[in-house]
Amino acid sequence: MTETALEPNRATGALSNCIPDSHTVAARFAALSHPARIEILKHLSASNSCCCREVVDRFDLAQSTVSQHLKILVEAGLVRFEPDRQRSRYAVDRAALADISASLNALVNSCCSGR
Amino acid sequence: MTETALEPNRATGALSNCIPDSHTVAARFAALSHPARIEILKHLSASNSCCCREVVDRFDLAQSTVSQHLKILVEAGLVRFEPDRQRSRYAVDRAALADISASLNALVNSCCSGR
DNA sequence: ATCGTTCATCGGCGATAGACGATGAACGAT
DNA sequence: ATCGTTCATCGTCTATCGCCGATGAACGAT
Repeated sequence: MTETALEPNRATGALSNCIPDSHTVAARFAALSHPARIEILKHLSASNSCCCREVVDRFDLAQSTVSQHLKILVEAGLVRFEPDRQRSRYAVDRAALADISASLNALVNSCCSGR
Repeated sequence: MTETALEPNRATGALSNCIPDSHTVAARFAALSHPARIEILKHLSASNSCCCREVVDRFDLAQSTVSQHLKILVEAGLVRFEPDRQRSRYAVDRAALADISASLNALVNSCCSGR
C-alpha cells in the first residue's frame, strides 16, 4: 500500500459523507483479499471463538502463518482478540463485519446513483 | 496471492452455497484493496464513462499507473472496457459491483447466523 | 524444577504489487 | 506525410506480502 499522491479526500464530498475515507475502506478490503483469511473468518464465526491452535489444526498452514493472518484480521478490526490463559481467543467482530458490508453498499449505491 | 493449501472448498458446505469460492471473493476484494482504485471507481461512476486520460488528469498518477489500475479493475470484472477511436472508454459495471456487494452480505450473514 | 503446549515475533526467501519513464502502435488532424 | 494525442505494454526499482522454521515467553501440569 504505497502512499499515493491522491488528493486527500478529494472525492469525499457530496454523496460520500457516509462512506469512510478510501484508504480506510481499501485497508479493510485488503484484509479480506486473501482466501485463507476469508476461510479463517468463516471458521471463527462457525465456532464463535477459536484459539490459534484450532485454526492451525483446521487449515494446512504453519502456526506462524496463521498467527499472522489472525493479526491482520485483528488489525483490520474484523476480529477481536482476547488473551485467555496461555491461549489466545479470537472471535469475529460481527458489528465490524456488518460495518464494512455497509461501506461497500454505500460505495455501490454512490456508484449507481451517480447516473 | 500464493496458492495456499487450503482444502479446496472445504468451507463451501452448508450455509455458503450462495457464497462464491473464497479465491474468487478474495480476488474481487483485492481489486478494491487500493485507495486509488476506489477513487477511480467513484470517478468513473460519477462521469458514467471515462477515457484513461480523464482519470490521469484527475489523479496525481502517471498514465501508465492509471492504465494498470484500470486494467486490474477490468480484470476483476468491476469495470467494462470499450475501445473508442484512439480512446479507451471505461465504465463501472454496476451489476458486478452489486454482485460483489451481495457476496459480502452473504459472507456477513453466514458469519452472523453461525451463532 | 521441569516438561509440554500455545503463541507472537523474528529473520529469510521468493513472489507480487505498485510506482515510474520510455517506447511504439493507433488514430485524428494538418 | 507529418505531427500530436491517447493508450497499453515493457523493463526496472523498491516495498510489501505470504510463507516457513526457529526462538523464546507464558503458562499448566507433573
